Amino acid sequence: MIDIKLIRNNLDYVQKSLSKKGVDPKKIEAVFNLDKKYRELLNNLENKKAEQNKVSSEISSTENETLKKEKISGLTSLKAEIKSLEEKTDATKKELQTALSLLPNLPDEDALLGEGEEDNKVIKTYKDIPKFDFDVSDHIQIGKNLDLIDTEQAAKVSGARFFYLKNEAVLMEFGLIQIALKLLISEGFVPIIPPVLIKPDVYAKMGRLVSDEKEDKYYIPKDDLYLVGSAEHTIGPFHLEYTFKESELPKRYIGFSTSFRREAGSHGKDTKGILRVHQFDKLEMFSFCLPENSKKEHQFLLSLQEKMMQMLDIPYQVVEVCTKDMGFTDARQYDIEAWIPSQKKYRETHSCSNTTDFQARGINAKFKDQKTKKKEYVHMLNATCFAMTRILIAILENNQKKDGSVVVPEVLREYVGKEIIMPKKDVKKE
RNA sequence: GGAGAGGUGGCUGAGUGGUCGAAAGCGGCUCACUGCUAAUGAGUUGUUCCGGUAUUUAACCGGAACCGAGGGUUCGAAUCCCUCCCUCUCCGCCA
Repeated sequence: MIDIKLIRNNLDYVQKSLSKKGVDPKKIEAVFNLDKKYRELLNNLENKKAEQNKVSSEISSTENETLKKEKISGLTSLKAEIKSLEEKTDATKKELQTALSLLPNLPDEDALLGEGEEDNKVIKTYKDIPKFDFDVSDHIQIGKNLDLIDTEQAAKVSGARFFYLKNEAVLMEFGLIQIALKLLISEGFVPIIPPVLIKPDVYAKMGRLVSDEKEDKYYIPKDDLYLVGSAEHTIGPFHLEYTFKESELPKRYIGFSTSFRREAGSHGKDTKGILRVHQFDKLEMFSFCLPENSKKEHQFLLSLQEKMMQMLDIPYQVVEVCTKDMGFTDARQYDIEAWIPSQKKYRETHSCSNTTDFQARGINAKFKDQKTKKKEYVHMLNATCFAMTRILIAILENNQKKDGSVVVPEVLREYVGKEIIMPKKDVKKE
């Protein structure tokens, strides 16, 4: 959530800033006006309450019974007035909060300006695009031939966009978890496994229940709970209503959870295989840090993502995401895209976001400033470590050989127990 | 799921309708004293919001709200009533 005071005191600035994200300035002005109206009502209400409190305390110290009764009856009408005014004030407050919660985070001053995905900028490329002297297979084919992925059976059991992962693919996933944990624990990250169900109000506080995003979430009405789309969603609120000591920061987590996405609105897109699925496992990095350090922290998380991609030796590019393409909660965002040989293009496997104080204000995560002794909001950042399905696709496709086998990346060999995964004899390459 | 107990300030823990924002203790902070990583004494010590004054200062004054959450009763609620959530104990079930 944006700081209402920022809109109150710098309407122009917020309008200019959010127009970079495509927000209509009128929406911000509407919030400004609602805030003004709310504060007027609130002032009025509080004055009336003050009067009520004053007379009430007089009543308690009055011995004279008739005088007492007089004062009590005098308050009856005020009471009704307060009630109706309170209703008006509450309604306006709610309206204000709703309107405010629909505004995305302000983009960083240095964020890349752009109108959409096409304006995102490649800022770095790792490794040349690999050349294959044979017709490459896609991950679906490889998954079938090596008996690693089964989407057909999953479709019967759970529907489209589900999958079974088998054999070496499973070992690779657990291996990826091991190498990531090893590296990140050595960097001071705290391993964490969060809940995958989350209450609606907390989800909203994380800025993840805005209308269009909401549609992508699984919801369980009977228990009024959502399934998380990422470990991020429940790792953040681990520090709900929490005040950090300055010495605790930065506080970094490496979380593992299954992620659930309805993929509403993406029908017909990437329907084959496991690129876009309803359920997948993901390792996610999450940082809480001092405001002045969040830019540095953002780069740090990106550098770790790159480090792990390089450990796997997968060709990738780093993309700076432009203002109109970045996430609702983000001030600045990078994506890492891995080369997918079968599609002859880079596809997103990671994202890395600095949400500044936007989510922190929502969940009320603060720190106590040593110098001023005041509480300020921390900055919160999230970054993909490994989205298992997509990283597996990248590994399988980039390491395939002419004979249909797949070479296991060196760092994963001790976990997979072999250097190369051969096609199963009873499966023919189609 | 059944039966019972309970949720109060950083912590422990009083408080069952009227100066209770809340006793007491611990902790924290400030000062004094002690020549020593401490003892003692005195004082101080919650958060959020609104308004005003002041401003290179993150201060002061006034007000409102907060005793798990949300409603209700009342002139007035931490205290009474209702709903929900959570924690603990016992039983049942279960990985």
